[in-house]
Amino acid sequence: MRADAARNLSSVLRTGARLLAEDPSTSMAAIAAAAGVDRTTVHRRFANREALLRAVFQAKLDSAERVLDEARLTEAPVPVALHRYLEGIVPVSREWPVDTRRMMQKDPEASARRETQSARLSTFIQRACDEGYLRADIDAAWARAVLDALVDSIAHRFPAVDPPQAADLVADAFLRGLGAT
Amino acid sequence: MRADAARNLSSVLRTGARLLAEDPSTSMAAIAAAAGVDRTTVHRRFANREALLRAVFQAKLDSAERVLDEARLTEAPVPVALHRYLEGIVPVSREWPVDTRRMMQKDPEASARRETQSARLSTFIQRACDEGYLRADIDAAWARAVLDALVDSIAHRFPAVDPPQAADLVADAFLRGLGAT
DNA sequence: GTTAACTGCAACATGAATGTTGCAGTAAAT
DNA sequence: ATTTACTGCAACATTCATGTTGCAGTTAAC
Repeated sequence: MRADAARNLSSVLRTGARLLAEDPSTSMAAIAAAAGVDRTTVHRRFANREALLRAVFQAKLDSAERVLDEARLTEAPVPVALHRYLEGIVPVSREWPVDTRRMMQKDPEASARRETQSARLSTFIQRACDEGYLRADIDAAWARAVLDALVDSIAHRFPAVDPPQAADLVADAFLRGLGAT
Repeated sequence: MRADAARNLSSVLRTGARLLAEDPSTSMAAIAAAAGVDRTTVHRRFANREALLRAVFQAKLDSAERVLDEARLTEAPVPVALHRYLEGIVPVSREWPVDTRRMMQKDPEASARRETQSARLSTFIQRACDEGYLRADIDAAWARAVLDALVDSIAHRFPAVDPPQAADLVADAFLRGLGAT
């Protein structure tokens, strides 16, 4: 039954993430129904609504952390690390479409982890600036925001674009823009 | 009293938009309190929660429509129209930060208006493609999504940047990208 | 000054979401 | 075969948001 339990739990998390992304006020009952389990079963696993949300956040943060690790943001050449990050983060963003910036406000632990991950990416952007991969007049915070926005856009508004192609599009738009020369 | 009524109503709409953007499940009571009016007063003006949301959407759509009109997207030169659109839409996005794409699902009338406005912008993007302002290999839908993402980003993550500067930053990132040549 | 329109306040009814518990059934582990 | 760990189901209590109504006070208009 351990296997079943783990499967159902992860099913609840994934289903919950999907529904909560569409409508953050989705009821536990709706999530349980969509995941194919009874409402009380969900309550037995997660003490309350917040605990379920925390679990979803944690799952997303775990996935994102793995992507950041594997992208080797501090060691690899900037273009390589950027592409690897993008290719990894797009599926994460799609699988856990919850808006972390908004929904994790009331979860200090998750917020802290998110901050840490955010800082890693900002450091990478700063390195890209320092090494001359970005125009000198570009504000690093703005660059960071643009990258996030492009990732969200390709991940959720173009679900059919596969991760490698998504990485190409985002990196291209980020570095070169869309304008004709 | 007409003046007071109009003032309070608009205050409720603006306050509601702000709170609902942060948390779409914000209660009517919270909105009323933040707007400085009694809960029952809100209920007297808006038959139910949906009616309040509809009013917020309508206010946003009205503002956005004015911006689209004044940008002269079909007549003015592409760079001019783009800049004028950006400078106008940023304050609108800030004043009515509700996510229209998500929250207007259950309001067919608002959805229709939104579609119409969206189509106007897409047509403009297509014109930019046709007139050679965008690279030939760029998908118009992707260009459109990028523009939206940049606008949202500058509007909400950089509230201190004033509209003209915001328009510069977005247009620059959109057309030229952030990368060094 | 009287009327009309509005407001806040209190009280109420209703429904929905949350969270709990007891019970019976089932499938794996021992 | 028995124990263990689950599950679904039904029933329940509680809390909260929603929406309504009556009443008294205030302000603008006539």
